[in-house]
Amino acid sequence: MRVSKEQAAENRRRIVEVAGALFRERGFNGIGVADLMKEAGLTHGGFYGHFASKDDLAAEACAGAMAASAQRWEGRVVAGDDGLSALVTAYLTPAHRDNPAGGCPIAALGVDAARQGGTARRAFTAGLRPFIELLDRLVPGRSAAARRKAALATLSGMVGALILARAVDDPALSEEILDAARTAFAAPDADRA
Amino acid sequence: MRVSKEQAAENRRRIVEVAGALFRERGFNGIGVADLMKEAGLTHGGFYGHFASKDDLAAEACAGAMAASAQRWEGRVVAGDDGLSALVTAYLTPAHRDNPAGGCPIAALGVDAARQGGTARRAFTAGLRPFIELLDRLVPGRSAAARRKAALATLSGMVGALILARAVDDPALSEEILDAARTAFAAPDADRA
DNA sequence: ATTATCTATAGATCTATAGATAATGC
DNA sequence: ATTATCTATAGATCTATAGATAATGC
Repeated sequence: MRVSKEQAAENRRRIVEVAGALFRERGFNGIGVADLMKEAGLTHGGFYGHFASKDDLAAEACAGAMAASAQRWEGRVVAGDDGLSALVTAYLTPAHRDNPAGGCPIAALGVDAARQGGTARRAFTAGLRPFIELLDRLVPGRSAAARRKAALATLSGMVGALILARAVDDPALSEEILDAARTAFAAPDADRA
Repeated sequence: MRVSKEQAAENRRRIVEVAGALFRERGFNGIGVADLMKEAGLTHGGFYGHFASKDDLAAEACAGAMAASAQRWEGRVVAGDDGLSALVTAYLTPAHRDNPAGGCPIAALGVDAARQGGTARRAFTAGLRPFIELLDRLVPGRSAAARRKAALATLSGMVGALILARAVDDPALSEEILDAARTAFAAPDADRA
């Protein structure tokens, strides 16, 4: 039953990856350790060889999902000219709305992180900073202070719109929310903040 | 042990009220029926005389919290001149951030409603419309379509900012988020949308 | 007689641990 | 010999139900 050190490391990595997806989809309290391990192709009991507790995994999965998502943001920005517009437009799509497990962990885990507290909340906070800094470099604004404010407001708007678009039952309203947020946040008036 | 019809109705109302607060604070999966009933001053078994299931209560508690919150919004707007500014400023405060149980159910339950699906999600959607319509009457904009878009973007920004301000561990960053969103959404440029 | 609530419990699921197993790595 | 994983289980908690109790409402 024992596997190599490399395979064990790979198993651990896969547990964190699977947890990142399932926590985003169902919430920290919406999935148990047994189901999570089954999804990773391992048995329940094996979990505690890798992690001290479910809370431990929550923090690590949160950190991992945030880091991976921030990297995807960087990739999108480097690619094109109008970085902000490209980023916001790619973020506020029906495809992203319909894929919480593989999508933005800020929108999927923010409320859960606040409730969870402890190391998960700390990981969320640390993981959030690169997103803010990236937006800071993209938004227009006369002063550094104005750009910082615009970055925080833009991130709030993007995350809030995605959450609302996911929550509502009415497809037309959901599309409307995405569209309104694209208009407002993709090409903001430079004088706004 | 039996109580009057009036008392039973009052007990039911209190269960919904307590559930509204505890669901907002801990999430739909973060509190059980037994603890909920204890908080309402009743025993676990009594629950199923009032509701068919926990899902049933989730939908009713969501609807109730949304309706009560929308009424508070109306009250704030009628009071002052610059309705939008007053509303946004009152929403994005440390006091509101630190009181999810008594605060905005959109920010507290939106992610949960999306995951829960079914009647809870339906109740959330129905309960959301009055907020949108209220903002529609307050935001500036040249056309009805522009105002509608501005209303949806403003609501997204408010909700997203409150969620982020709650999630982060760093008090300074949390205040910064609230401040940035107040600046961006309380007095938006009329040309924005 | 009806019924709102209570006590007690069934059966499922949850986190976490103990001890066995078997393959790796010295 | 060490250790990654497995099986099995403890003990807590979860939703939901059954049946008893006692006060209301006819």
